[in-house]
Amino acid sequence: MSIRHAILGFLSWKPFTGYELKRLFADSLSFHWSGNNNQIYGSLVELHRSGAVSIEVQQQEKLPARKLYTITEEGRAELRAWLLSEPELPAFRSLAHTQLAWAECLSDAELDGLLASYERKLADQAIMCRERMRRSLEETGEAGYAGAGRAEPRRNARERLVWRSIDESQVAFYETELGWTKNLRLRLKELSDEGR
Amino acid sequence: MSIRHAILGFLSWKPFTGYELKRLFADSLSFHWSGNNNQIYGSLVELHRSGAVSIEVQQQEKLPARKLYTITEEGRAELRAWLLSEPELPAFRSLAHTQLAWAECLSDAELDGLLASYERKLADQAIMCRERMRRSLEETGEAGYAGAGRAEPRRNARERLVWRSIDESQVAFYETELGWTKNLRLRLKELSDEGR
DNA sequence: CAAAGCATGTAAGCAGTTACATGATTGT
DNA sequence: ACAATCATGTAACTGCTTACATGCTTTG
Repeated sequence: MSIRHAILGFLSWKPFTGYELKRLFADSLSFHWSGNNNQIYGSLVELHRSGAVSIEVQQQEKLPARKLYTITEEGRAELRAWLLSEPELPAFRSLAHTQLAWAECLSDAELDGLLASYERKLADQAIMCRERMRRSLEETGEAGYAGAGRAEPRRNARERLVWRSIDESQVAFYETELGWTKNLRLRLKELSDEGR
Repeated sequence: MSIRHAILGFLSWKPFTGYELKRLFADSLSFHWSGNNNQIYGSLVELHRSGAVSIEVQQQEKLPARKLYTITEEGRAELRAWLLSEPELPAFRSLAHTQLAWAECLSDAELDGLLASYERKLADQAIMCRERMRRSLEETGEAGYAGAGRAEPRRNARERLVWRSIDESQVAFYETELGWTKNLRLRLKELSDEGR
């Protein structure tokens, strides 16, 4: 579970419950985990079993007990070790590219329809990301940019720069792919005009 | 299994054995499947069970029997239906970004080391991709560009354009991320120089 | 003689997903 | 009255991965 390290990361800020962690993942732009229950609650059990976190159970009158997880020294050591480990190559996957690859089975119009549909999705996504970033900036003010969806105040300029860059690279990704799609449509159109 | 459709795609060119399909996936730049046995052979069994492919067993004297898979009309219909279905958003995942997100646990030097290591990996990967594309061009000649690692001759200008664009977007992805990394290193350096 | 290629397959496991299950509280 | 928020957890599944298992042939 690679989400294990991301959870330790959040807990390095301050203690959280599973529910809160779930929110943090769901609200974030750049963490690719959906924050589903199985992963969060399962990882927390595992983290506790291996001594990376401690639990404080807070009984509540009517609601289920909150379990507040706090990172331990072992947990911090594990997090640091991971941060210092060799980074992996990033991955770019587009099933739409795979569809495109077999475009010979489609007519010019059908192929352009597929691309148009991809283009629309990308444009929507790019706008949504930009909007979320904008709102995040508004909430906290430029100097306090926390990263889209993450409410914890960033502690210094270095961290703000890093989080902001990460979010920007995410938006840039969609925008680059959008540009690529537009360009391909254009070039395909030129080609079919030539052939006439 | 989304690889199912990619296999149908290859079989739409001509019949292949499992072994050959495995090669096609392993050699390709832009298909993200590793082409491991379990997936290929498993999918082929499944495709046959559902009537999308037919099998011709060719006994060989010393080697194990070759099973040559041919796409059926049902298979072609399934492929076309998938090609016309709504494309999904592409995905960009970088665990390195997650490492970066918790950079507060690292010193300036350690953070720069992480970025330097990421940068090197990306540069190597970009060079490797470019090289593979170049070799693929050499083999087949500009006009016949088949897509890196895929030996089937492309049938017309439209398909060549699409395949080439797909490979280029893959390389551009690594190069964009490389540029992003360099830029972030630079901006972090400026920041730490300011603070002095 | 070792490595790579040809050719099939299986076992075990990891990471991630959706959907289900329960149930009180607060806001529209 | 309905939806959203708080709060925990489980079941079943998909997609993909590495490694194992067998065994012959060709190339360096």
